[in-house]
Amino acid sequence: MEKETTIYDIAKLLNLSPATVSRALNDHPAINSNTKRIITATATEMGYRSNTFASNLRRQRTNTIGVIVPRLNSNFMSTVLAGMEKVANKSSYNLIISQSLESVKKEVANAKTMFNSRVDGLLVSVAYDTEKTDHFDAFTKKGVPLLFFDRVLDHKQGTSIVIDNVKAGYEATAHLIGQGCRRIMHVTGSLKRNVYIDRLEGYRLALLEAGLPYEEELIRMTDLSEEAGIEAASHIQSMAGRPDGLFIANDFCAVSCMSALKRAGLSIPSDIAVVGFNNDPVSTVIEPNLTTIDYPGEKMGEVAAQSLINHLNGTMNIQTTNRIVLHSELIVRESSLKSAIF
Amino acid sequence: MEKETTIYDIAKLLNLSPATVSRALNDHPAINSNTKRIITATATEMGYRSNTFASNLRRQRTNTIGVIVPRLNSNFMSTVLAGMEKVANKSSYNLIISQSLESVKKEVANAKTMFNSRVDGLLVSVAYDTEKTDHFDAFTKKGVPLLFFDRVLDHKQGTSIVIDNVKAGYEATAHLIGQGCRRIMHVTGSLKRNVYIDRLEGYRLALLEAGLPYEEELIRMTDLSEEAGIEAASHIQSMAGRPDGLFIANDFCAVSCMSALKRAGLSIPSDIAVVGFNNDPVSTVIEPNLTTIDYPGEKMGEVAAQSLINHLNGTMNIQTTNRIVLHSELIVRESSLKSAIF
DNA sequence: TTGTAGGCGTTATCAG
DNA sequence: CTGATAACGCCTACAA
Repeated sequence: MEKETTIYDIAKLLNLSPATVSRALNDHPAINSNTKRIITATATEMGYRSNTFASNLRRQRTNTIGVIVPRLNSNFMSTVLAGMEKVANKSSYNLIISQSLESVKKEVANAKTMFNSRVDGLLVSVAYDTEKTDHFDAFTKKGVPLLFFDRVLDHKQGTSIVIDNVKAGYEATAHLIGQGCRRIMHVTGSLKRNVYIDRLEGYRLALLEAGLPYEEELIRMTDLSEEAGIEAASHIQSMAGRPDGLFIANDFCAVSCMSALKRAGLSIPSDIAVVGFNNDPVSTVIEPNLTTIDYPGEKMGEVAAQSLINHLNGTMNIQTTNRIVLHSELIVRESSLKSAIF
Repeated sequence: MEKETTIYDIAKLLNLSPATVSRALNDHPAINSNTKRIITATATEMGYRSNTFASNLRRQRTNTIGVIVPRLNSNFMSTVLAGMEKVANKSSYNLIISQSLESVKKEVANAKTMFNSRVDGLLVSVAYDTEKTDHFDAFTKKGVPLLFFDRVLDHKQGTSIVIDNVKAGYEATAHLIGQGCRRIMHVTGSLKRNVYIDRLEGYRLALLEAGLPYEEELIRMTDLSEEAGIEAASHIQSMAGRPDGLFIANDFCAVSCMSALKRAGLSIPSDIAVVGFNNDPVSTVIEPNLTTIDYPGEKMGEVAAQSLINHLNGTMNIQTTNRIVLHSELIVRESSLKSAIF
């Protein structure tokens, strides 16, 4: 375990002052380009690596971005994170990632940790049951930029990156109606979350436009888990007026529901047409392939990280833009095609 | 943007020395418990948060663990990461995560960044084509513990966490043989990686034991992507002596291959029995459900992180244990059951 | 273009 | 049990 070389060591060796070395290493304009060359050369030769803490301590910034997500291990989220990592890495920012596991309590704890780690900025997608935004106030109070993505909150100072969930929900439902469905069930998540309430709103609008009634009993709030899909399926079987269309706000749940319906002898789409959400890889594995909304996860991660970084570098002000909407799209597959026009 | 409170502010207010405040805040045993109480109370009241950099600078450690993975957005990896995050969070370590995107070049760059970030330890699963281990030498030279998981390297000082891939490969193959398969094709990844070469070895052993010939033409090295599965399927159809069994080293690839085979009119398992690897959620979506090897991703992440942390805390020495093997298990489903004994 | 000097906030050592 | 003091390594006024 050798000792670390510091700018002092380099300075001593070259008979220069540490200040000059520091400046040279940071490519300061006021340093003779020749001295610069010599300094950087000996620096690498001596195996010098800049001490981030000393630098951070001095500069009061960390080059670190905090990320809080509900879960790491969902296809969507890991794709988002992949996008963020790409961008952050390119701009030499580090990512500190933590998961709330869908619990506000843990989200609050995570926020606190991030705060103490003094992240330069924070990217958040909130948990299932988060309602208040207090735990993020500390950040805005200290001027740490806050950016919500996908599951966003109405925070006075937070910018958000989303897709148009109303439109997506509308398209999904309108498509089912276009296929002749008249009783469409909607399986969704917590209506505290924009993503779900907005999709529901889109659903409602589509029904309204088509002159179809909005019935409470056709709306199921669940946690959109695998089990929820199975339960939804058995509920459907027990219903008096069985729905002929099904719009589930998450592919993974939709797929488990479809499997259960098929096991129960229903045929898709003829008995019941199904549309999911996310364009998860499983949607092309299930048979019939699942119609869904394509959701730009990686792009969302990239945009979120890039916006934050631009803001931090002063290239762009996030506080002025307070909402960025990404494009999403209905992808029609067999699970919803009643009219067999291929 | 208010000014930060420091231990000096607290000290001044309470007429104590900063040293005492520091000790109290760190729960030092030699401090009067009453003084401690008062100090912590006013600290929270003043909105004090410890400055990690100052602390790190002083202590020469970061409480940060670096993680380098091939990709963030695979079901397996994100599950591993979820496990790591849980453990790290509990022990108040931060995780800095980066992905190599299966390229050595990026892996080297990531390692460098991690090194400069002065992570306390490093968890690595190597890229598709990594061969040399030089880029990790800097860590061991500085005494930074290095732990490989899943895709490991033979590094003199690195500990590794794996499953017994030989055994798993053996079981998968032996199971197919037990179902009456006599020509078993094996689709695998880069043989530079322990996970794939070991599974191949297991495959070989099972054939050997059953007195079946090992044929080069039945081995396909691919990148195990979705496309690779489709190509494998079309290759199978073009073969003179069509295989009656198929062992694919990755569920995702296996599933796409199965779909393609089915589209081509082959029936599974009667024409060809299939076994995958990973127990990915898709394995229970595809029809018939895919027989696979259950692979403890979350556990692997937990064990990896915990071992590293224990080592860092001096609770356990990683250098002495240089290999931890987790349990894996064959899960039999319909894709491989030729004999219909359910 | 380069050097001097002070401080960022903590903690470890030594002394009381 | 508490205090004084000196680092940790870097950056930046200010001075030369």
